[in-house]
Amino acid sequence: MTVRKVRVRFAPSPTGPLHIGGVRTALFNYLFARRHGGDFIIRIEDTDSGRFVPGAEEYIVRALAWCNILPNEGLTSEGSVAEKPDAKNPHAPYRQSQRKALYRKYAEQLVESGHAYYAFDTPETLDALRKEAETKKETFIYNHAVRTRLQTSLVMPAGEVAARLQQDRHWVVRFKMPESREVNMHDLIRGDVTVNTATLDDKVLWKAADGLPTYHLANIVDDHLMDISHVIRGEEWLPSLPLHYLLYEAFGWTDTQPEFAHLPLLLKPDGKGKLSKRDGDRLGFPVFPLAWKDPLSGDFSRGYREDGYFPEAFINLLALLGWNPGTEQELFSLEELVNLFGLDRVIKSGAKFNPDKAKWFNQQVLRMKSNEELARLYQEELRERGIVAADDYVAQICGFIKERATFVKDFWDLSAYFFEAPTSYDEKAVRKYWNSETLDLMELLAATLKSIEPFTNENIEFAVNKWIKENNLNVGAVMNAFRLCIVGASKGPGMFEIAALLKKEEILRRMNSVILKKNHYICLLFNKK
RNA sequence: GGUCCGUUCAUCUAAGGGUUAGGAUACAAGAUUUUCAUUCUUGUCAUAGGGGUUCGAAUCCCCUACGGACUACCA
Repeated sequence: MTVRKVRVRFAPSPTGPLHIGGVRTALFNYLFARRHGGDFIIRIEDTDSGRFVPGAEEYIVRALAWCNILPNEGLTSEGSVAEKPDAKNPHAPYRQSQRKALYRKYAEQLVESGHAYYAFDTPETLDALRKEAETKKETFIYNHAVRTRLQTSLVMPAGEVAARLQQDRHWVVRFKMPESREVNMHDLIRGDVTVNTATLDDKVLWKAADGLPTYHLANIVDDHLMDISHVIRGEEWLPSLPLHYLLYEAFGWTDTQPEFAHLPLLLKPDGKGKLSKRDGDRLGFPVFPLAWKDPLSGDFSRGYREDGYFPEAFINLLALLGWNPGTEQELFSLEELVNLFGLDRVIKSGAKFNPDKAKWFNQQVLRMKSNEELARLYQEELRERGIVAADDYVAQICGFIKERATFVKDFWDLSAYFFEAPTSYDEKAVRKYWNSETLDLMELLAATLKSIEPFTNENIEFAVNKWIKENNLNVGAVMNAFRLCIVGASKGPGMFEIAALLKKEEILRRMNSVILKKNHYICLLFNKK
């Protein structure tokens, strides 16, 4: 085996936002490159001018940057791309539209070597042929059986071909697929695959109408020119692998032909088929890393980032869709993934996407974050709510609630009472923990609390427990009612911790508001009973 | 229709011929707790079907079924 530098590329088409399947493909390429000390390149395959969507390219780069999937060549995370080759970008440009001039000669090279030919059929002619075949319940295939009957350079006199190339703006270069040949291919994930060319068609490689190549030509030419060593892409490309093999052969590039790995598809969580944008809307989970507003239709799609996912969690769950390290470890940092990743452990079968597990990953990542980091994130929301709070106060709160949350956006519901006195009280909890004697009990508790100095977690715990014991009270009855006064609901961390953090003055204020007003509980209690 | 790829609990998956088929999510029950959550324990649940090969098959081969991708002058 010759030692060849690993160079992989992620080559999206800017026809819309990148969905999670695309992100996973990018991730696997990235991990593979870094695992082998190679290059990870982003190349934009924008050879279909008709499907160009403004903002899509920028979206792709931003989405990958959010995931920390950073290319070391090609489109950078800043979104800029070299127009000409330089030291950092030796294979520039990286947008196929900017490489336009380059492809024609490769197409013509194939015509000259007899591997391709010019075809002059109009789209109308082809449509008519397709319809005709359809009525006969057949499938129209543009191949050896029909190409000699159509308008091609294969059957025209050289002079006419030259003339048509001059006048006609709609000719194309088609690959001359061998009539019947076994093509033996190798896939790093699927092993050996053999296909007979008899079932394949003469694919268009280059179009005169816009002067651009189709995917197949551009892809092979650029992978060759960019010295790509491994092509890691979605399974939907497997059927065109024979064509790609044949193209490498026709160009005489088989010695540097990259190795191929076709990744399994991401499927719908329910039912059948591959995951699509609509599934997210239908089942209530994002299929895109970042939210996206379609500039043409105005349609809005939510994103993982906006839904509150951490990029680490998002990457973690994607990595485990179709790959595993063979151990029972499920939580990984990006660096750990880099060290463990290998194509040999990529699964062959498609994976149904499971939104439930996505939440679990986020929960795990969230609780591994430091209180300070969470506080910084939570402060953003607090500011929006017009709440000013000290960082260390918020950090302590984060410490109390982080095991109860899945997202930072859950924090407010879990901790609003640290910032505002409750204005309503959970009905069920009142019914369960409040009775006609509770009010008197709370008055006594308030008196006990008032005498505690300093008002620390330990002191409160000691004093309250002592008071409970001396008066032979029921711990649950006292604590749950106390919680109701302070929190307004039956939830949250230990009451002594809450009390210490909220400080004596605020605790007494909340208790007094209940004791003096009496209304909330009394009404609820007696009306509902 | 044709070609190719695939098929282990509901879901993600482990098990490179010999295990009571393992883990995780979800779900359920119990324990712990001043509440909620956490945590812990436990439970339900799978080799698509049929043939071979073999002492022995989830694993190798064949057939069937099912699923998926592709079948554009899209990528």
